[in-house]
Amino acid sequence: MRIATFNVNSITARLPRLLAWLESSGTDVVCVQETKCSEAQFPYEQLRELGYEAAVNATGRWNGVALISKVGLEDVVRGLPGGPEYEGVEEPRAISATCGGVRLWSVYVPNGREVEHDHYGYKLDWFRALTAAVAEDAAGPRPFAVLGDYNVAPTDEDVYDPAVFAGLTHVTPAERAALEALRGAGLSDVVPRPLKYDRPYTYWDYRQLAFPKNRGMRIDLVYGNEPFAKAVTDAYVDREERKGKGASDHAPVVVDLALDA
DNA sequence: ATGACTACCGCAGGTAGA
Repeated sequence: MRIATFNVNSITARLPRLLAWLESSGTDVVCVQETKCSEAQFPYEQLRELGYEAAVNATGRWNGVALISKVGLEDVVRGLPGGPEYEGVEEPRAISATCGGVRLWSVYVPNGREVEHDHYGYKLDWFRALTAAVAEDAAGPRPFAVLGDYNVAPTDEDVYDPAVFAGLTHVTPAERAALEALRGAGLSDVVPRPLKYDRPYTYWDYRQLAFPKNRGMRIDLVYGNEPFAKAVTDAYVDREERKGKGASDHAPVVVDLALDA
């Protein structure tokens, strides 16, 4: 089974490329972030024509997550149970379901904006709620993974130049400690292969030729429990999908699993 | 190369991304 996580930066803007990529890559399940649409605007029909069903948690122009699967989509849970609100709103940043026997979450962790900003505290609170919400499945016997845009680079190796990020969100000790807590719950970082260069970046800013210069970050992560990690046969960043006209600023992370019958 | 982002909402430019 081939699964993936992909921050599409608007599923409406990305739809032609997303549909072509689903077909060419043979992806069975993709965890999508930043749909940037309402549920009514979600392209269910175009996906259905390719054999995919979708579960969506989206409310409008910001955020939004989905699970798109052609191997089943059962026991859907929208949102992060016990998660914090931001400015009185429960934002659409999580959805989970069982696809082909694997329990999967698609998450879009809050950005944090600046270390002094309320959004940063919200981000850390969101991580705490996520860790609590996944603890039981993380420790369980069923293959389980949380995939998505974590908005944290796990180590200094995961940014093109640590000096550029000094004092900024995405690299602070508290954010990295939040990832460590998630690992403490029984999940491990499934690190993908880069298909070019030496580091598996997943995001490159649109500006200043960041992609051709490979000024990237690894912030789209796959955190799986032990049964999941044992089933992984390959993982890679599909950087081809970051190229050319109409690309997202993120590339998909693809994971191949060999599951028992 | 004296410049070098994209998307949303909505009709200008503010907000957001990381």
